[in-house]
Amino acid sequence: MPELPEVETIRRGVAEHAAGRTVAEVEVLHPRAVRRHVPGPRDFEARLVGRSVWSAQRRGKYLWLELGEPADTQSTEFVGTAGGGVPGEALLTHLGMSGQLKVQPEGAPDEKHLRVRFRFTDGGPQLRFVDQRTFGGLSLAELVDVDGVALPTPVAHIAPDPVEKVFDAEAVVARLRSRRTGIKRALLDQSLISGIGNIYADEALWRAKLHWARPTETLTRPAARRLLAAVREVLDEALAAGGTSFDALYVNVNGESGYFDRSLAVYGQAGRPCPRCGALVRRDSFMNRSSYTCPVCQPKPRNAHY
DNA sequence: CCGCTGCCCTGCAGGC
DNA sequence: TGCCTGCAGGGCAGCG
Repeated sequence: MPELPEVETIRRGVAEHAAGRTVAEVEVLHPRAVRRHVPGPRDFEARLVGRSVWSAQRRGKYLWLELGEPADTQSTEFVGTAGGGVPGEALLTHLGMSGQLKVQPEGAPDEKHLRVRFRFTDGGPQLRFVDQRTFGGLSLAELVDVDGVALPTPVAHIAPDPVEKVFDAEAVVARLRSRRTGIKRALLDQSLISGIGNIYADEALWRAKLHWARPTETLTRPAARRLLAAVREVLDEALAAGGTSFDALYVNVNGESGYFDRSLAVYGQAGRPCPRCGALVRRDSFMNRSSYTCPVCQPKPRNAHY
């Protein structure tokens, strides 16, 4: 799935292409894409028409567009995000495993897995939600204040991600060490720290020289800090490269691929040499998915926690 | 409360 | 060629 760097790349594109525009028409082509919008597809379509897009926001892997009130569409003045007080409404997006948000000119052929189309009053490019596996989806959600940050209700339980100002590394270190589970399971827990998925978990663990099954309670404070620093580092580097894409499924709003896959040390590199020591990268099955490690740099702990 | 399993979907690669 | 299995970057309900 798109992880934080890929979602942030998309967010920037959507902010550039959609902010300040007003929705003219919405077409839900597959009801499952809006299954989290309880009132249903027709309500989803109807309630978005006439709404203006104020901004594109993100926490972890969730992306949302702050919407203006229907009455605001008369105003030509672009209004930024309302810093405090007035709660608003947002178009919430999660890309799941295979979701894409694309900006496409009117007349571009429909993608095979086009699920939702947005047209705007300016007649310019459409915004399209394309999703092969339909694990992702869109919904309308109220914004609520959580520790000074306006979040859509379904995102209220998601922890800050490592690139947010409100991210508190020491608090995460403490919570991490109080868990009784494997370190990778904890890294993937979006209510502890958000934005990390299978790729960047493996890459950060490799950088920190930690095995995925290392019990969280045995992590020293400095080791936990090093791990979070490695997470931040790998996310920053991937973001600078425009994200990771192995194939056409992971692209920015213009359909362009990121290049971070060229920098992956272990993820997907089974049988190839560890860039640090040359030992052959191994693949383990874990949580019904894969984990990649260097057998020398990341030895399996004696008290491994699966 | 916490940790963990199973499941939601489609498509593709690889084995037979 | 086809059929089958396993796998893919996620998250959530529901269980103990």
